[in-house]
Amino acid sequence: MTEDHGELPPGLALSWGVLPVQRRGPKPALSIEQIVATGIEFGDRDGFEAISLQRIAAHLGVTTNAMYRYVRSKEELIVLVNDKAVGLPPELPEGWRPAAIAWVDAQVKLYAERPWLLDVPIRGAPVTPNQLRWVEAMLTALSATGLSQHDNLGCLLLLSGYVRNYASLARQLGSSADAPVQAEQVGRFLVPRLIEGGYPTLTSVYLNQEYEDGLDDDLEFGLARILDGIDVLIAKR
Amino acid sequence: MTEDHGELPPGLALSWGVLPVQRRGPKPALSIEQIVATGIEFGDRDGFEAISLQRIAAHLGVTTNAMYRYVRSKEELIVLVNDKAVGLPPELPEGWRPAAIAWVDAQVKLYAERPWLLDVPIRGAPVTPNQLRWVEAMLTALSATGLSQHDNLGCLLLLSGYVRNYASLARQLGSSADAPVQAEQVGRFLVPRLIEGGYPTLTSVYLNQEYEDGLDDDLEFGLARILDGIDVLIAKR
DNA sequence: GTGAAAAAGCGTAGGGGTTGCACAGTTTCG
DNA sequence: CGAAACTGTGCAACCCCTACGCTTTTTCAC
Repeated sequence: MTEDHGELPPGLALSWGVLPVQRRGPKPALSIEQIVATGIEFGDRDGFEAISLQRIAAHLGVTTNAMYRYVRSKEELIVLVNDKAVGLPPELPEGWRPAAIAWVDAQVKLYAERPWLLDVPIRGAPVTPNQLRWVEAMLTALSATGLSQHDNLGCLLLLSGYVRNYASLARQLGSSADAPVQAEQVGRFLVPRLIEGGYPTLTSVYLNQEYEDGLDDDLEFGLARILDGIDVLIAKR
Repeated sequence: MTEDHGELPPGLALSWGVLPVQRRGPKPALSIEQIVATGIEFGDRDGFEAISLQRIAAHLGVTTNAMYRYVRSKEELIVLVNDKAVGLPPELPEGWRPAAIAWVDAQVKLYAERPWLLDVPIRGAPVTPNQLRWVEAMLTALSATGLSQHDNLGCLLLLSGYVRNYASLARQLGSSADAPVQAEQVGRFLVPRLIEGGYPTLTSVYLNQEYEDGLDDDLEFGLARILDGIDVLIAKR
């Protein structure tokens, strides 16, 4: 009955709570939950870079190497931390369009709270439990459109990519209070070169100072484009 | 006449060819061009991780520290390598829609040739010359839509985000010849847990094996959605 | 119970990587 | 012809991840 899952991607088994059975030897001083929780703590406080086996080990009063009794590699740790940190999706409202908006908003909020999630490298299609909860939620909402499953997957990809992109842009523009100062300095440097270098459209964008305003509008804008596009598809089929 | 650009983001000045003037002392043994070219070489051969000051220095027959005479930090190097590697955009056809498709295709091709570009962390809005060439090209194409500059920027963000996302998905699915084997193993592990864990929609997706087929179709699919969405907007205004 | 097996944790070690500082050599300006 | 400025180098510190071997602890089997 002991399943033999051979070579699974790092973190897959652990994220689903499948631990290697142990029979003899001292009880582990730590638990995976503890380790993962510490990782999240560090991420929240000091960013993605701060999530290191070394630091976690030190914080838990253990040597770095002891970590490798629990986790096969740093990558595995990251996968676990990531899945735990994304948490569960919210309840979505009725109707695919409101649902999509709510889903996107929730992710934007999540990324705003834990910007370091954007630094987690994407290794493959989502396979961990919480990530799949999000996928499941949106997919069931989309099933009301009457589109094929394949189309729904395409829409999902579209939406999740959009959120991620928006969030990562919002982060870098929003953070650092000196952003406006910096931006102005960059503009002073850039504009003459744009003019001389043959970037007419960009020059006018810069001169109209279109680069700065309303990021919230942008979220809504792009999302509206995507949803309208999906609507067109629905009408077509 | 010597401009004093104070604190500019790393790589900005250098990417535009503004070098700190030198008046005395030995001539540099290396040039920035050489260093950047070596970086690209390593990236192409062994991926993003392989781009390190240490390796480049060794390859050029210099100590690691000598690099810091040319580049203020690794981050600066990465910015330069990135801009050089993205190169120039292609000539775009007439009409905003064909232009957008060509632009997207070109980027997909670029990311297929240099997948490691997807690993370059995005630090901020594009400011380096080649990156801005791409922006400029798409922006001028979009100006034919009659939308506002602000709307055009939103569309651009939408498109570039979409490409990036698609490319990063395509990479991880396409690479590694054992991907199908791996995928099957993952499926065997995952499906029972999806059934038990309350993921009905995903379960059916997995059982229908929707997860595997045509990635090329997906590119076209999402792009069509976005362009349709933009079309709706144009009609509305 | 008691001994052996298994597993945990530690120490040591090594291999990468980025960066700072003091030093010696080279070029060019005054 | 100095002296200033800038070069590359060596040394060193500091992170990070990971492998190996050893000691200690626990538990199973007898």
